[in-house]
Amino acid sequence: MSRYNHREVEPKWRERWAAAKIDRALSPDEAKGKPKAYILEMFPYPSGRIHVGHSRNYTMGDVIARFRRANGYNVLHPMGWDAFGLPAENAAMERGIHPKGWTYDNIAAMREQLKLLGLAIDWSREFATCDASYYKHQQAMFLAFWKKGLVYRKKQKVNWDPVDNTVLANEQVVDGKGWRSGAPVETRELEQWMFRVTAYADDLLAAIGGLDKWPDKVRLMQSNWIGRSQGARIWWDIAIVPDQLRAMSPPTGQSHARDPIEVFTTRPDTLFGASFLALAPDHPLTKTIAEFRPDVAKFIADCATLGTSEADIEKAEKVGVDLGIRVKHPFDESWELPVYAANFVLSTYGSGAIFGSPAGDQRDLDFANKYKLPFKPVVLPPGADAATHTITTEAYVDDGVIYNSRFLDGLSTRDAIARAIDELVKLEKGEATTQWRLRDWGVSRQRYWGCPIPAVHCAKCGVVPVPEKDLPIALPEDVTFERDKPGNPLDRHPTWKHTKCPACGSAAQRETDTLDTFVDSSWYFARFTDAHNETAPFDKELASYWLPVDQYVGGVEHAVLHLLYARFFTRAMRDCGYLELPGGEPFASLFTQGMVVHETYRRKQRGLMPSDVETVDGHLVEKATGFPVSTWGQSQFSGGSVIQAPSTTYFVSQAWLTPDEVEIVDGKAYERGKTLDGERIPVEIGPIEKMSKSKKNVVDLDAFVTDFGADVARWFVLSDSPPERDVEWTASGVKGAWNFVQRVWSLVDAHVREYGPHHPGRHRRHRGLSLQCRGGAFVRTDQRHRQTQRRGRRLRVRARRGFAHAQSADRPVHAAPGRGVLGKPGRGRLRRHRALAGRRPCFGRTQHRHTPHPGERQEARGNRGGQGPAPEGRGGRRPRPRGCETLPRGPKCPQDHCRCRPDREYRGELRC
RNA sequence: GCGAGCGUGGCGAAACUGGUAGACGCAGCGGACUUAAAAUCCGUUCGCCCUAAAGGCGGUGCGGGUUCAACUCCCGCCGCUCGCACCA
Repeated sequence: MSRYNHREVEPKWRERWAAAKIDRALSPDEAKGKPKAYILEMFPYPSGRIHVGHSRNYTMGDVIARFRRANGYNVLHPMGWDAFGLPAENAAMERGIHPKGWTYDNIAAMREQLKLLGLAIDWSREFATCDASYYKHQQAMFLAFWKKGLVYRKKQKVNWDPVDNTVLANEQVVDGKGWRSGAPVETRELEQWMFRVTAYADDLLAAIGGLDKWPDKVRLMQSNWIGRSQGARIWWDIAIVPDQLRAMSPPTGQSHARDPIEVFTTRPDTLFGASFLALAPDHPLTKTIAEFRPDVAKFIADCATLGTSEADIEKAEKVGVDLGIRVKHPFDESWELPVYAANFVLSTYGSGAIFGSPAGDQRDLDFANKYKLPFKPVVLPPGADAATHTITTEAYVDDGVIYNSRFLDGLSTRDAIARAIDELVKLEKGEATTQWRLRDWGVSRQRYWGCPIPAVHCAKCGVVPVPEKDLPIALPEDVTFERDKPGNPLDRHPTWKHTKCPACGSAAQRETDTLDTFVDSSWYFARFTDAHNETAPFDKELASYWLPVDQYVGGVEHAVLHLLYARFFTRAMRDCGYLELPGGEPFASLFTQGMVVHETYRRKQRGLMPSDVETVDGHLVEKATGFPVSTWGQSQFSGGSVIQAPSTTYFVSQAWLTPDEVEIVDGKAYERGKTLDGERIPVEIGPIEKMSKSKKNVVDLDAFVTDFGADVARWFVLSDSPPERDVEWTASGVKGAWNFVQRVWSLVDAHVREYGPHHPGRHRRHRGLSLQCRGGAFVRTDQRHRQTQRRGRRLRVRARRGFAHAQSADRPVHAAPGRGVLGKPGRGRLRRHRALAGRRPCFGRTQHRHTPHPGERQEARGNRGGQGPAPEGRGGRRPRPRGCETLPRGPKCPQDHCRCRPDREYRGELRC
């Protein structure tokens, strides 16, 4: 019997598949009515090399793509590269190479690695987002969006790293500090390019309801992110104003300093419980007042320095400052309320101002208690007594009956909201409105390695779009990256940014900001439908044929941003005439897969004697092991006193080790092949984490495929855990996958030896598995496999979303190795058989308390004796006493003490 | 703080509408084959007690409840993971 030799078999089939171009997606004409299936995994960033952790994502998509094709679909399964981004610039800075070279080198290496995995990918459609042939169309689309009013410029607060001189994304700010420079991040107001995502807020939210093949979790996260709240906008007239303000010019956005203050609320029913107004620290009116009130100015400054880090917000006390303004209550001209600036009011939500209704909101209550502001409860909880109900330190935020509220008294919360809004409209003091948490998308990045924004700044004409015929605006390649010259290399390029104004022809400057790389990934799935189109981003017909993506596979980390942006883009593209896509949804079905995780290994820090250290090639290393050695300065101080003699301290510093550098003996980790004084050197085993370069807990794909083959890698990452959960890469797991692959080979090999390669209809049994040769492929035909399939179907019905949905035909959801096929009966099954044979009561340990149904007892007795084969009882289908063999579940039998369950479509007729 | 999810052997896990908990796989253990190892094959694997053979008891994070019957439903805790985070 032969053994499976992946080194022979895998290259052979890779070559055959490539030569036969079996992975090529057919054009709609060629497809001749075949249904289409667009299978896509989130495309990778070319960071370097592929490790086995990456492979899970692509293998899942691959399985679905192959399955679809085998079922007669016209499959599109492409691959590309999300190739713009910061790491390329960092690599350039650290190693003095060009981002372009670094990126394309990585792409070449990773492409070869992916090919080793034997993925069924249509490589003819490959592209990278940093190809000018790609971003040229992106620039054209940007112009189209601009024309359509979906692009605009706005001064916006940004995270600014004062050391690197660049804007940082929110994710790049860690504990209020720049992730790379470590410098405290400042907020700056910068003119930013914006995408008007909010134009589609309503649709983006409503359409989530139709995404029934998306995980609930992702749908929920998107809903929360869009964050719709309904309520009212209320204008509060100013009653008293400080004299200084009277004389000043009006704040931004207002025609007059005494214009009413606009407030957003979801609870206009609590208006009669109002006790103050509060403005955000950076509300225009607060800023205006700060000009003559030093205490307010200081308050604003304090809020700006604090506040950013999340832990701070948790601890921060609610503080504020009285602005000296009084406003009139909309329902009562004579009722005046104070106006504060308060640190807990967000300038970015609503109008940046609130009215405080302390009894109904915890924050307002904390604030009112701190500043001794009077308030009264206006919502009576169900069952509470109006005479005794009081609020002291805990607000009542739920619904109830309104009281203490004049014309709203006695109404429910719901009715009172409607009534209050009616009244506000009548008085012209307010109106119903919808507020969104979603904000427009700032896409400017002060970076080199990104798509240039096709705009020109002209002194006379202002900001002018670049004419479409001048596209692409290509990135210049002769740029410098130096640590000591921070900022955007495009900005300091000697010639690139100087140009002529397309409108008036006078000297002008190019926009040097580039687009956020999320823009690149917001339409790549559409480009794959027509990847080499030179005149348009893609052909409208082709895109309409292929889109939406039938199955999208990727990590949850993109649950909000990427997926939301892509949903925005398809709508914007549709409205700009690029594409027809009913519903506007790019991804019909989404699956978020689990990560591949691995133990981490850490070399511990260890002090050394000077005699243990030597210098090799100018680097200090430990003599015995060759480990790099670090030093500490000449002395150490503690509280001003020298605690250590001034001498150099040598030590081996803490370092992450790759699994290759570690050997495991009896559950303990040691440095592989290294000893110190004849002893193995212990290594600390760290937490199990997602495979990543930084923690070095990666298993390189090349080496693994050489040793074990792609099949083992693919089988392992799919079978060890359910696809949506993390899978831990372990030696024993690899061994299991290896054994399984060998078993399948030996079975098929034996079959082929006996019958030859093509013997349709022939069966062969092996370890409980039977195979049938059908049309050159082997199909499992054994009974147990069919049960597994049934189970898969049940699981699909239950898990109505996600991966289960992807495999809408007959496949087990959880591809456990040999599930139900290669094994042998366990004890549970034997026990079950014994029970069925009547040697053991059916209901186990509960039988002594069990009151049997009349028909049941007879049947159990009749079964006694243990003769003959047991009925097929595997797979959880419980044997049931004959008398009740109609459906055991469903509505309860109305007859007293009967434990049977009538048919689900119960028609008033008992079956027992 | 709010929201979502989860908690079952040495490990990955299964258990449908409440109906024999631990299917299936991995690792392990015992055996066969072998000079030996690997591979393969056979057996075994939740814990405890008992037995000649049977068998019995306990067990799904903890404490209650509903039910003839609870991993499953309800109430209250504990723990973990993820998301949002002063959103008015």
